[in-house]
Amino acid sequence: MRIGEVAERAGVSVRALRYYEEQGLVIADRTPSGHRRYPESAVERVRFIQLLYAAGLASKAIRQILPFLDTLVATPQMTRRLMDERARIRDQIDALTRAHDRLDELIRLSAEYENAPAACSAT
Amino acid sequence: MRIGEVAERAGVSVRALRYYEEQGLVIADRTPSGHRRYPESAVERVRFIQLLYAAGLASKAIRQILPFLDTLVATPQMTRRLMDERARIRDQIDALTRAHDRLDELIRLSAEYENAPAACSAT
DNA sequence: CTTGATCCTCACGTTGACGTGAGGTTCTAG
DNA sequence: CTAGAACCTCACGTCAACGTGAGGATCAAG
Repeated sequence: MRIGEVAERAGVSVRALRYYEEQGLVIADRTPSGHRRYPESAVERVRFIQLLYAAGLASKAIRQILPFLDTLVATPQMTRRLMDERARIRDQIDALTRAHDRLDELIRLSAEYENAPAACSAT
Repeated sequence: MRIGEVAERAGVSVRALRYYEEQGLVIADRTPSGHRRYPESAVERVRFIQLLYAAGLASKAIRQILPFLDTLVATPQMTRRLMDERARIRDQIDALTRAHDRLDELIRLSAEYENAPAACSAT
């Protein structure tokens, strides 16, 4: 599979795939002329990488987690990394929830204002 | 109130406060000699800014929202911005939740491995 | 055999929220 | 009155995940 097809099917740019390789997240064979060749599994792997990037993991953290996907052999470091990141994500969800609730309040207030522009202080 | 105290009480760096001023998020008086003077309310304001930054809002978005806090007068642009950001945050929470659940699976698998290292494939 | 699509490797540019000196002034406590 | 803490303004550095050409090789089709 060529890089363009992987990119399209995984929903990322060609440049991103080259970057992932540079970071050691995806390994690609090469044709004699130097073009990258990917296995089918690369598509799912890249989607998983995107999932983790979207959750704010750094490439370093992803690099520490990915080998587990391949081997299903977990070192203590991997397990700890997994749990650390899960905790970080939980914290992040909490922070986002707080912000969401706060924006909700403000939106209610602004709706109130729009329904009674001239008597806003009377509500 | 001087900048150092605001920084400590709001839990941010002095540099961050100067940056917020540069971005038009916090206004500070000046003493004749040029030192910044903040009102008490600055502490809460800065905490709110931090809440929004933590939720991934850009300073531009925060700048469009903050006037509402002061005046309680919402322009349609403010309301739209509030709702856009709320939606963005909801999406982000969803993405984080997906990643969290996925990590959960992996952690369960890795725990399984650690409990039966030699018979991992037999589980 | 040629042409247009796809691929390659540098390598610099981007964006945001600050960090980090440099070099100098002002405040405060003793 | 003096030392050290706190403040000031530049202004360049950082980090991450790519974007964006430049300049050139390779591939698939007619």
